Amino acid sequence: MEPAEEVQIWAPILADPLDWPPSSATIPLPSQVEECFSYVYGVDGMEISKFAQEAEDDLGDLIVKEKWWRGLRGPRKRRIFPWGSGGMNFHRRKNNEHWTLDEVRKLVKGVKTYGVGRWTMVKSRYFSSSVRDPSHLKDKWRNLLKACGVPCTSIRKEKAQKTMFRPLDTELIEQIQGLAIDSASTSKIRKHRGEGTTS
DNA sequence: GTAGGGGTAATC
DNA sequence: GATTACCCCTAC
Repeated sequence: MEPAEEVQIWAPILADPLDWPPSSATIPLPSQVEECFSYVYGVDGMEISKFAQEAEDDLGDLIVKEKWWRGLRGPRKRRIFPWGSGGMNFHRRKNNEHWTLDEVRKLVKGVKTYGVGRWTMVKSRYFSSSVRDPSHLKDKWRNLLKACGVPCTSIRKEKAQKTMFRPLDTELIEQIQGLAIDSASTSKIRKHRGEGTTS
């Protein structure tokens, strides 16, 4: 695990969404690094020490590259005009948040439990207090399939993929791919039986 | 009412 | 040009 990689992973999380691109790159405190590691990898402080290559390695001493934010996707900013734009077709967007790793995990768990297409059930079980509605779950699943299932064929595409906030871990990608294959076969069976999607 | 698919804006 | 999140339309 390259230290520079880690910087690229947690740096956007530490960034102030209202200060993007950041006016200055700051070296976070070890406690902040620890907090971000536990957030990204779901590990506690004890396990974090395993990431250090040598005993003297201090995660807080990671060197932040100048303008490290270049090439990374910043928080989404959408211009919302109170008077609207584009005439009658303008609509306010309720939510502009990027999906967190935790949300993706919950989505995968939901699909695992209820199957692809049962978005209302996934919503009520795992996203009851979230702003994500069933269509958001559907859209995110579509994006995940696209992101996980399409092999990288060009340098440009590979570059673009690297700009994603937090790369998914291999286990999660395998789960998504597995569930996609399962859903394809079960939908065939459902169609054969004459069943529709219910919620 | 719900899900699928297309379209679009924002971001790089 | 590609990706992502959101919205709209349509079919069931």
